[in-house]
Amino acid sequence: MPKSPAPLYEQIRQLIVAALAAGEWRPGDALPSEAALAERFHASSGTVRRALDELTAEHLVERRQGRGTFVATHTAPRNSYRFLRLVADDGESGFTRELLHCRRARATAETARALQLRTAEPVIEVRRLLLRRAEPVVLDDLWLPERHFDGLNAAVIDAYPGTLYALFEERFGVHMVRAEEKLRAVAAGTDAAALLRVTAGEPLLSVDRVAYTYGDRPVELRRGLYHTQADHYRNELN
Amino acid sequence: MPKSPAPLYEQIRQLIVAALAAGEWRPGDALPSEAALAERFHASSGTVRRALDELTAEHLVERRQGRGTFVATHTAPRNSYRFLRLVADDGESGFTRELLHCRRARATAETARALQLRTAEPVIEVRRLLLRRAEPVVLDDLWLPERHFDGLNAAVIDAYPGTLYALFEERFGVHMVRAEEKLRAVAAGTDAAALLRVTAGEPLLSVDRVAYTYGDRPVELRRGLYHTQADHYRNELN
DNA sequence: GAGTGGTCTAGACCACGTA
DNA sequence: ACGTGGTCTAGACCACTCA
Repeated sequence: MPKSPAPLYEQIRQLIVAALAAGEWRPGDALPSEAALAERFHASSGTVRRALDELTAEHLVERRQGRGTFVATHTAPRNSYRFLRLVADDGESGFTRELLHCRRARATAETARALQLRTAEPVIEVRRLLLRRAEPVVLDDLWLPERHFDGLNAAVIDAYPGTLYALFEERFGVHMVRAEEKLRAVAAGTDAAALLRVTAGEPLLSVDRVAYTYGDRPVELRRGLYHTQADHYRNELN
Repeated sequence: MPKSPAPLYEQIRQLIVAALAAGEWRPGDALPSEAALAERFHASSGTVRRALDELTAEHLVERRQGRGTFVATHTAPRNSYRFLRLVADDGESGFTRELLHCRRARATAETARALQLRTAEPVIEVRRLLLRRAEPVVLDDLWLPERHFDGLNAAVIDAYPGTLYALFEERFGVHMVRAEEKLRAVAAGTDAAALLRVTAGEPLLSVDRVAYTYGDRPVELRRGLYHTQADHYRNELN
């Protein structure tokens, strides 16, 4: 409970986020100009600018001089694999994808907790591989609440040319804003070992991710196993 | 080569960083007020404020309303283990330390490249353990250019109550600003296994870090092995 | 040329910490 | 009471994009 009311730029920031969550502007769309937003929110353009600067830092919008302010989108080429920190030791960063399955399931207690669902609520379960130069390097398992991704199936995924997050955004209106990851070193189980073409027991980097959409609502649980023989997870600390 | 000159707030930011690097204000010290800096740099206070806001975002300074602007320091309690992302699964984040050795050595080709030294230049090599509830969870190996850390030895480290980065800052005037890490899953070798009390071959999280001081100058190479049985490496993606 | 965001200024007023 | 940073405003001018 804040003692004093939030500053005006913060209130405006929250109003814009609410409008984004409500779909008033879709990813890729232009927002109104600073001056128009200033009139709408009864504030000066400097205050609106401050709100938009915060949203830019959060990667919710992108501003381009002379063009306007646009809702950030995972469909932009510069945003593909935005949340995947795995890069080859030689710098290469492209992948090919191979879908293993996509099926309906029931949320386990753990999945339900992460996604703020009730246990046994319907979810969609996806398993896929990412390969670099025909070598599998990532085995991903995803769980998605079915109520946000109704109609998602293997055919839809296979037909889509971009990343999963671009697909979620374009077809289901779910834009991923941020994510939290927990990393561990684990020994490969027999099934993962076979799929990643390593021997069972070999060390793999386990990456548990919860991804959030507007308003900090969790909408994806993902468990990745990364083969870090010739790749590494790159991180910057500030 | 920038076509147009950098904006004034950026020039001022760089001048302040240069002053920090030159030691004009030491960690924990107060910087001059906005008004004083505005006069010094012949700019408006709004422009100086913008420069200081950027430095705040980079964690180079901290601003406190009513008090002033202060040079960030690793000796502040809230900054201890600022670059260590390992947390226990139950949330606990404290450690005890155990120094294993601290000795002079010569830079290997790899160390020299990371620290921008010549091969065989003198470095100081440190090995230590971090323990949680008497259980070892981190084995760290550090390499430091001797010319920045002359006089560092086991007695100095053992006598110091704070973190290594606080020690480096207080005793050697080297403030770590940011770091880059490369993470991998590896199998424990016999020596690491013994020190971390695991069986050889067990998966460990390998964390290679290069830490930088003001002006992006690399001053520490660190290789950590994390036992991620009851701990995980926490990361936020934006 | 019109419209957009980016920079820079000057100044008012508020909130906080110290004395 | 005073000095600090935090918020908010109004407006000038510049840089870029597109028709």
